[in-house]
Amino acid sequence: MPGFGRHRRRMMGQMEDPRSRFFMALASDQRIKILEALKDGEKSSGELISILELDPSVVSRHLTMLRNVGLVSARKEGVSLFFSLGDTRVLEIIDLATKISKDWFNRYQAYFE
Amino acid sequence: MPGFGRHRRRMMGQMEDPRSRFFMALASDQRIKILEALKDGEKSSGELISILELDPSVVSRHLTMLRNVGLVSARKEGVSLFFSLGDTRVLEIIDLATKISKDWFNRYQAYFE
DNA sequence: ATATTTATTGCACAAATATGCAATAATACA
DNA sequence: TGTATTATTGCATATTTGTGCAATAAATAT
Repeated sequence: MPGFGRHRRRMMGQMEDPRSRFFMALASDQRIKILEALKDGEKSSGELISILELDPSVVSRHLTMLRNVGLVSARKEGVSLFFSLGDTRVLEIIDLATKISKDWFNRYQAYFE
Repeated sequence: MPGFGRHRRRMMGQMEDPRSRFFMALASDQRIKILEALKDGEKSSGELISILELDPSVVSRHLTMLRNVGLVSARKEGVSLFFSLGDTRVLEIIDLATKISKDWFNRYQAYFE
């Protein structure tokens, strides 16, 4: 009975490291779109729903996820919410990720030229 | 038949943006452990398997995912592989993520003091 | 009080991910 | 040759995430 035994199947990746959750919040086209939309300043839920073209409940959940890791903050005004970046350092992270991805693509692409 | 009334059910998050894949590669305790282990220099698969305490096949898949986004590079020596960081800028990203998470936790924690 | 508008939650289902085991491939060595 | 070691792939299964619809909550206006 090698490893962990027949019935001791291991659980999935635990996400105990807060940074895993942090990166998970960024691992989504939709959530990156939200953050890039907020670069230009505060946006209402309605505007974000129009940008993403998703059900309001889905956008609400994406925003909750971003708020849970401190990437987005919200301001209440009547029934409505207005969102903005919770930490602008995320823009540096996205910028670095863009550069690394671009450089990697260029190196990779070179094999086909 | 809920979900098929008028609109076709939407597919899951698309991951068309290469940066989503990039962040997905970072969204894992195990893969962050790998990257932090490689900070100190090249490591063999065996060493990484010992660190993660996972099946060799699982570690191989984590490494493949990191290689696919350019975060890890590999050197072959006989039957063995030796891995190192593919782009050290990832250390800046992890450092920023650590700081943002830490600051957010401190602000959040303040509500309970 | 009722109606309206906006946000969230409960639920079901589709899709993606993580893991382990077994089988296979690839390389080195006796 | 054949054997041993390491890496990857194929498959099954558990877990997690993404999505939409319906119901509910919360705040405002009439």
